[in-house]
Amino acid sequence: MARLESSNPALKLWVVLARAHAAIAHHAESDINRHGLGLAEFAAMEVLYHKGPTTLGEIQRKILISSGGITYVIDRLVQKALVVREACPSDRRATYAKLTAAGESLMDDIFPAHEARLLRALGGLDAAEQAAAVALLRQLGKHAAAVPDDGE
Amino acid sequence: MARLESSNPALKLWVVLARAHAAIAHHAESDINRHGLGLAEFAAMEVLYHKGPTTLGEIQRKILISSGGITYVIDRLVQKALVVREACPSDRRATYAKLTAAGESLMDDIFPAHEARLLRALGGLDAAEQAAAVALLRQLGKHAAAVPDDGE
DNA sequence: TAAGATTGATTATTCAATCTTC
DNA sequence: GAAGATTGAATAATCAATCTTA
Repeated sequence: MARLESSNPALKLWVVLARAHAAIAHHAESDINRHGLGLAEFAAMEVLYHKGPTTLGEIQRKILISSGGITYVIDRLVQKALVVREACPSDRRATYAKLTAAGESLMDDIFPAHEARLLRALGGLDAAEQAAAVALLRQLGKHAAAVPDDGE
Repeated sequence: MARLESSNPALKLWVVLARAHAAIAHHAESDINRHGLGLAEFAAMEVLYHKGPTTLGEIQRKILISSGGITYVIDRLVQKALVVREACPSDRRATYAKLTAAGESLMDDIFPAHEARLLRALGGLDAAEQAAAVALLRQLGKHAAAVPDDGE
């Protein structure tokens, strides 16, 4: 969703951040959709692909989705036989999700091209500029996350 | 939605961009929700607030929503008596949306605080850093938007 | 009582198809 | 035929309430 029409010059940063995010997210999403997956489904699978079996709650926090949402996403992945649920022996409230062989192999298939596509989308900056942008965005994000929430 | 677990160092930029965006969007959204509006509704009103009467199609393109979505958003704003539709005399296919007096006055009420909250969220960078970030993000976004779409 | 997960209801959003006007 | 807007169906996501176990 977008954005402030920059009356205030400092808000320009928010506008341009939102636009850059949207443009890159568009590439991520359009690539993922080609494989019949939604962004949230892919994000969940990616966690499992890189971290191995993970509790639903942990995936939820990582991909910034609601509590009901993670159940729904995992349900769909289970239906597609890409993921299975597994009981957690040490805490019977918790449930692990883990990739099936099919899920693993799907990620093997699509992840490299996905990564390449993102790198192409990010290619507007050279390595030095990327490093500078990372430093600035990290600082920006860290501060924003720390600012108290006023409304809640 | 989030994100790549950075196997590739260059993808770090995407991760950190997504996180910063999410953190700031959270502030925008939580502020707006307090006033009973969704992000899309606010975005549409903001266009009208700053540009005056605007066709639905133009709002749609500006706030990056689907064609059906803009009809839905404007419908809700009309129900809340914040916006009215108005026929376009020169092109009878088109419809303008414009703020009602109530809509205008609501924006007068909430916009300054909204702006202030965003500025606080963006306060992790000083003016010079913000300017540098704007330049980098503009370049990044412009390139990403120009990269062809592969999938479509 | 709190944490993890699920459910049911509701809302937001897209998509494809359609209608009207250009 | 194409552009602007709307509709209806389908999907994605949230939220509040609930159940179970810690």
